Amino acid sequence: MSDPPLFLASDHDHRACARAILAHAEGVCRARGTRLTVQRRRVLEIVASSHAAIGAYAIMDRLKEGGGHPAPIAVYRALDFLIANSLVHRIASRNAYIACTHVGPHRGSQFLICRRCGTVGEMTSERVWQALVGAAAGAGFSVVAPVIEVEGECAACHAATAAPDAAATDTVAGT
Amino acid sequence: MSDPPLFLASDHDHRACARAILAHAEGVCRARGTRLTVQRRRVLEIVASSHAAIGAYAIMDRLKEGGGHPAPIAVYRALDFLIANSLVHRIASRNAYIACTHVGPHRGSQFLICRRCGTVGEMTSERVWQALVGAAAGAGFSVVAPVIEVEGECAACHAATAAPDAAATDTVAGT
DNA sequence: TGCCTATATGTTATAGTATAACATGGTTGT
DNA sequence: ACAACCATGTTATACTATAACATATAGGCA
Repeated sequence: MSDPPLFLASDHDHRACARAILAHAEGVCRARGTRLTVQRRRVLEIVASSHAAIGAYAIMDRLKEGGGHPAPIAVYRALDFLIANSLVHRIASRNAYIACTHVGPHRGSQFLICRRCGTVGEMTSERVWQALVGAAAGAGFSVVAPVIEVEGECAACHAATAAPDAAATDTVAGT
Repeated sequence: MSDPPLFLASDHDHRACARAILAHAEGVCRARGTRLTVQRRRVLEIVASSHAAIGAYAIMDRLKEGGGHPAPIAVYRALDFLIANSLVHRIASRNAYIACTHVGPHRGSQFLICRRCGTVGEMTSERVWQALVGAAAGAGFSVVAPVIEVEGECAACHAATAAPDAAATDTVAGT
């Protein structure tokens, strides 16, 4: 309830988002004694540069723009670190990655992926978690690591579809 | 509630499962006027030969045992057909496929994947669906195609872990 | 029956995603 | 300075999936 909205307007100040993500990462690494190296930080910046999911090879291309010639493994190693520290999440259904934007401990986030603008919202509904664990328990199954990735339409794109003329430019999103 | 248990004992008569799956496929294709060709049928048989998910290239290897030398695309084409007819489901988090074992219309199945024996149970909890759609709606998001794949432990493997000596052979499963 | 068209399959090549294995370099604490 | 550990570089390769075009086969219809 006190979390920020999952989907921000396409004209929101994304630099503030990116800054917050990086600041959070600094804090997490300092607290845990892990190292947010230049390379890891750069990968996180790229992943955090948009609320849409980005693929590992696209990340690599962005790294190349900086003049280097990184191998895929370098990207995956950085992603492994970031994922292990819950700073990045993998979207299995897209083979892509997003920066974590939610606060508090991780217990089965639900990812809402807009089919139009590609924006991914990270939701942590307790009710969904309870329903899932409860239903699984009914089959004698104990949940360890749920993957919940929902394709659909965010409010802005849905509105744009219903009234294609109005606010058409609002569907561009991307950042 | 009237559905069969999601996870069957490892010594269940799997031939009956496979027969039921194939019979259902015949019925679906007859009703829709689509063709369950030899190749598609063979792929379905392979996928249905176990309650664990199987990868496309593993399916190809099994096809080769029959003397042919199929290309990957042949497997993917058969899988496309079977998935389009809801006879097979893709497990995105594993890049693998399972035969559909549930009755009734498909509306966001939840797949329970045992981390030990690999068995996948297909659950269709209305409560999970409602919780997910409701929570998403709270963020202005309309659900189209959820991917819910839960890693965890099935009852048999959980029991075996708690008491490793007892019923150790029961954890073999696979079929 | 024989052609026509849809659909299905064969064939070859390639795109896209991810990891293995081993060498080298940098940081930290002593 | 040294040792130990962690991070990165380098090269090669495994695994997953699709594109593009040729050929074949099944069923409907003249």
